[in-house]
Amino acid sequence: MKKYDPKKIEKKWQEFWDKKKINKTDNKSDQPKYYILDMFPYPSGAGLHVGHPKGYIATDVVARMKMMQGYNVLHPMGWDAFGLPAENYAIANKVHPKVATYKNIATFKKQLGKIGFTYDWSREINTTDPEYYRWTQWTFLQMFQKGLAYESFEPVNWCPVDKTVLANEDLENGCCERCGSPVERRPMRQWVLRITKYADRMLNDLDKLPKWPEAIKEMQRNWIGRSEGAQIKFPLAEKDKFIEVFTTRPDTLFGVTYVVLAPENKLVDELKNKINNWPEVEKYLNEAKKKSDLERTELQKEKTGVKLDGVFVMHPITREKIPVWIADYVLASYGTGAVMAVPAHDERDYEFAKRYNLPIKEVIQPLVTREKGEDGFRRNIPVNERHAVVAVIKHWSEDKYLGVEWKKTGWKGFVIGGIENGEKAADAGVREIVEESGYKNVKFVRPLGGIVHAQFYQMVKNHNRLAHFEPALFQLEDGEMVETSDEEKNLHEFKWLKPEEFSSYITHPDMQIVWDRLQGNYCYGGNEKIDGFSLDGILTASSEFDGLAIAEAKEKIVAELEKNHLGKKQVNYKLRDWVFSRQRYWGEPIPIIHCDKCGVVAVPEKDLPVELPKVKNYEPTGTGESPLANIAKWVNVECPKCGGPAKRETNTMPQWAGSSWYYLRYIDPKNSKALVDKKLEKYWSPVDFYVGGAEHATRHLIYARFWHKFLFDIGVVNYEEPFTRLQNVGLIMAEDGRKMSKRWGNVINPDDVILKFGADSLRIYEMFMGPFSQAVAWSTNGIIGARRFLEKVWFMQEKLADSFEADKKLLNTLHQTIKKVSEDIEDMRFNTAIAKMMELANEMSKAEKVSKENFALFVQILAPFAPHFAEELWASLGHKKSIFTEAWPKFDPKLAVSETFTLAVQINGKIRDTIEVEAEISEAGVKELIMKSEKVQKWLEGKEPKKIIYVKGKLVSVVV
RNA sequence: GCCGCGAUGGCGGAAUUGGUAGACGCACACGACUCAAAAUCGUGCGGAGCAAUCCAUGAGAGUUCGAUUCUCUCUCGCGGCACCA
Repeated sequence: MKKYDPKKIEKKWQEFWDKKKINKTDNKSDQPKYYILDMFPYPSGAGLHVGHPKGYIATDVVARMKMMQGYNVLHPMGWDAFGLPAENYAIANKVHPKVATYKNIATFKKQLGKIGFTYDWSREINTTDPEYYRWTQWTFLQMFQKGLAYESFEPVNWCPVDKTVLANEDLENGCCERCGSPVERRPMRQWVLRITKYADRMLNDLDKLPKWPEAIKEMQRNWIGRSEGAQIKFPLAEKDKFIEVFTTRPDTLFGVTYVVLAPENKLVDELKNKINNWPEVEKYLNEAKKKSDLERTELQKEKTGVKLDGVFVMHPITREKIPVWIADYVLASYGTGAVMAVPAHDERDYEFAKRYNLPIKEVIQPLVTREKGEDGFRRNIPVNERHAVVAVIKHWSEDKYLGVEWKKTGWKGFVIGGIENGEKAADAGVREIVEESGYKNVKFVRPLGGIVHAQFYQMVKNHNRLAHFEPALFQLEDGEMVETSDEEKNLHEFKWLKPEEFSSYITHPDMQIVWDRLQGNYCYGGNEKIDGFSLDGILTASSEFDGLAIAEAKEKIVAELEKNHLGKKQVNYKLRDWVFSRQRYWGEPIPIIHCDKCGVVAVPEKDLPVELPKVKNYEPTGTGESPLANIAKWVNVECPKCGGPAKRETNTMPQWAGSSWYYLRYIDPKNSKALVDKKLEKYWSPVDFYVGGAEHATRHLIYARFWHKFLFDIGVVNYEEPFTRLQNVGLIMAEDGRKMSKRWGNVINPDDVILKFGADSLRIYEMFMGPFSQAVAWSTNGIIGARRFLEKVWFMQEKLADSFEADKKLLNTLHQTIKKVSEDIEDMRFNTAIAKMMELANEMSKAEKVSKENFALFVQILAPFAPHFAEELWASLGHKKSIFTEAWPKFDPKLAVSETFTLAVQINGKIRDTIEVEAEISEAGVKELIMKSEKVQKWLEGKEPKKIIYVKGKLVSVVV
């Protein structure tokens, strides 16, 4: 028996697959198609580390199984090769980025080749190839013609180190995702894609993607951040001039006590000559401008702002005068860049109002409904209304408050007492405190805000109660008490609690609101659900809208505004339009020409691609122009419209451009007439399975879905969603638990692993490490197990025998394994698939001889994981053709079921015995059998079983 | 702060309509082979106990004949978002 020598075997079979074109994908087939895709890599100078191939191995395993199952499989690979690292390398080393990029690609390709993938390299694509980016530019022009690509002059994120503009998606905590420096806000001309026009479709279509991870969809929903509300106009003194605000809470309109503009809001400048304190305002504007986004968010605890002295708006309904402020807690980029401030019902406005002593006007009284539990509000039974005082009682000498627990219900809160007709809350409080608690010398201190409503089911009286609580603070003068009735004593339990203990003592949110007021917090948002309760509100101090609940008030108030053309319903998104230009060299040139006479003109389609010219210096200019601006020969062109002198756009596209549609180009990579041929697109689309890192959830996967929907709208593709099924790969961490990085010196190169253990061991190990989507640390020890497993299978060749009746148990395991491996590969549970094959190997290697047929079946299901290894064994079994042209084994359901099983016997829920029994044993048989067991008799202690529960094929439980 | 996910031996992990917790692999210990070592093979391997047995799936409670699995509360860890009005 020759040794298992992966080095020899792997090279041999890789060459064989090449020669026999095993991996070549035909565009025509009678078989069903299966398109499985990896997120293509950025070919960095560092080469691959062992983390990169994890996802590729997984798709390769699936691809190989699907091939064997009779699918026409498309499994391509390419390069996302534009981007900053290559450019920065070029700047440092004076090498053209193209040269460095192609060198890196060669390295990557060589490394990938060693792992034995099924990639069809005749379909390789490269986003930096002019024949590829011709179509990236072409799509941009289509967007431009549809008004989806436009020039904007708004302030944008500027990275001072990389000297380029960045999209929101390129930021991490207000810092450049690449270099980590804080970004500045700079008003600059730039190209922007109107992705917000697709926001609703992108949001709604997430529901059509059942095979995407729920977490990713949720991230996208949050990123899109749809919110429904109203746009409301607050008239300025000047006729037909307004401050327009966006709000999700038009119901709080009567609570507006001031209006705030973002410092960047253009109105500030327009109002300049009306502002009496301009120097002060200007100073604030300058300070705000200097602050980076990071500083702005870091300083979020302390809100700042300046009043625009002399400027007022009119309330759109009451016509009252309302002061106007500027403050940088209002974002210029969201909504209208202005808000109506309602300090009584918005945390941020509340904070600001407190700091600057602005009026706080309550217009929503809390309404707490108990939804769950015994005191849950019952629908359709009568409601009984009642006024009551909620008495917060302070200790006579210590800093403690009196907590009350209702013994029957477990409610914890304050002393509550009914207010009789004509009685004042203060008097009712004093009376109730004495009655309930016995404390005799009570003094009313002050009310704690307005009414809090609560609805719940009153168990004792058997009706719904709508309570109108009037919270108030009382103080005991001393500890003197009167005797309370026995009845009262049995109702409550009293406890003196420190303020910090009180919050967790309280069981109901209505009482929490009262407690918060004592702490000085009078802000109430409402419209929430918290476990078992729903928080709503009832309008007050809102003229004819008084008494309405929040939802109804929103409708009615917006309707009222609409009558006067001062407001309308409005939907806003957190998602911003996609800032699409970069002031750098190594990207697709934006195919636009600027003509003095004709303005912004599209490069005619026949002139595409607009190729990147050679430059001497790749250094970014820092002026907002790319290095391309310095090449007069390239920049100066004739206007395609009028023939006059014109200049090319010098900004380039972001790295995300090319990756937004690359999966389409694999279908038809060499087409010079179209982005993709329609027939081929129809055959291969959509991508059936897409595997890659979760870090792309709100970038690549948002952009690609947008790009695809646009291509759908212009008829290039025939499906609305590009990726039917999505799966995330978990990172492979270094052995020290950190990320693999040059910086830490903990990078493991797959080449070294392959040299020592072989590619098949690497493949098996990476699939065996743990659940596929979970991050795991690399373990060099761990890979030994994979190699040992292969060795074990290898040496089984020594005991192969021709047909004979194999052991039933072994056959049983074999067919169970075929079943499990097939299912597990489909569901990306590679680790358990391999574990099961290891069990099979352990069992088989213990047998004296193994039949060739059974061994062949094993080799076939192992083949997707260890393809070179399997081919070698397959050939030594006497086969001439590749194992991957063979049909995937089917398990025999009869053989997959065993004849006996181990019956577990429980007595009172604890396992007391196990008995090996026939699979088809009857329930009566089981009961009879277990009574014979000594152990059962011992635990029964002579008693009769109360109940016997039999779970077929598993266990029997005896209750004594 | 908000949203999502997770916590099981020395380690990676397994266990789905709630039914024998720790499959499989690594590490470790002992034995066989060997002059010796490596490799390989065999045995053991959650904790306590001589044993019967008891305890154990982040902590606490609940439902159940039976809970790693379901419900509630809490702690810790990871990921995302973060003044979005």
